[in-house]
Amino acid sequence: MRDTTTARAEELRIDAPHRELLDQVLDKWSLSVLNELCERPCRFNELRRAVPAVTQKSLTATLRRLERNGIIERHVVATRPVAVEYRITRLGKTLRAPVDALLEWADTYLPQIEHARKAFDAETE
Amino acid sequence: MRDTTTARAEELRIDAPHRELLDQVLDKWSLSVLNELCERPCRFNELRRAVPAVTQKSLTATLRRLERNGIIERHVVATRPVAVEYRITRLGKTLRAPVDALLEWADTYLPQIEHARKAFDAETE
DNA sequence: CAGTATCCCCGCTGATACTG
DNA sequence: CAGTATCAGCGGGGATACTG
Repeated sequence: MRDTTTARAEELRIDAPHRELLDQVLDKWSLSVLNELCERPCRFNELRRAVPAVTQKSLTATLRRLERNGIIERHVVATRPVAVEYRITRLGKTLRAPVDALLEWADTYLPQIEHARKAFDAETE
Repeated sequence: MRDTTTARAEELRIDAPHRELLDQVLDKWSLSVLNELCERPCRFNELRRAVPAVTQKSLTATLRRLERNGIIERHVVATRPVAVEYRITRLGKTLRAPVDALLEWADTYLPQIEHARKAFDAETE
C-alpha cells in the first residue's frame, strides 16, 4: 500500500489526470475569469469587459470548461433579453489559496527572473 | 501610488508578464522536470527516463526555458563523452512551495472534480 | 444579451534522422 | 551522451459573421 501523504512530502506525483486538471484550471484565461468571479458574480459581457483581450469564443470555452469542472456555476435568468450570471462555487473557492500563492510567487520573483533572462540572452546572443 | 500588498489581498493582478511567466514555468513538462531536479541533480538521459513520455526535443526545450528563467542550471562536464548535469537553483527552489500547494489541491479535489465532470456531461449529453 | 457557426492560421508536438 | 535538424499534423485561438 502506498502512503500518499508521506510520498508527497518527498516527491509529488504528476500524472496525466493531475496534469490535465491543472491545464484546464490554469489555462490562458481561467485565472483572470476566476479572479473576477472571486470578487462577485458576473454576467457574460461583464467578464468580457473585465478581461478585454479575450474573444467571445475563448471566453465561452473557458466558462464551459470551468463549469464542467465544478469550479463555477451558470445561472440563467429568463428575462427579456436573457441574463446569464456566473458564480464561483464552493469547490472553486478552494482554488483561491493555491493560485494566490502562485501569483504571489510570480509577483515576488518576476524581477529576478527577468534579470536571469537578460543574462541568459546576453551570453547566448 | 499603488499599494500592491493591499490590492493583492482583494484582487490579484494577472497581466501579460505574469501570465507568460506562469506559462513558462508550469507548462506541460516543467513540473515533472522540476520534481526530479528537486530531488537531486540529473543528467539529460536520466530526466528522459524519469519522464518517459517526453521527447528529446520537448525535454531540451523545457530545460532551456527553465534555464533561461533562472530556475535551473546547466553544468557541462568535459569528459568523453560529455556529461551534462542539470540542477535546481535557489530561485528554482522558491517555486517548490506554491507548486506543491497547487499539486496538493489537485490531489485533494480531483475526485470531486471528476464527479462534477460526469454530472455535467450527463446533463449536457 | 449571450452566445453559435465558420474559416483560417500558426505554433506546438511528436516522429524521425543525424552528429560532435 | 546530449543534443540539433527537419518535416508533418492537428488543435487551440483569433477574426468575423450570424442568431434566439
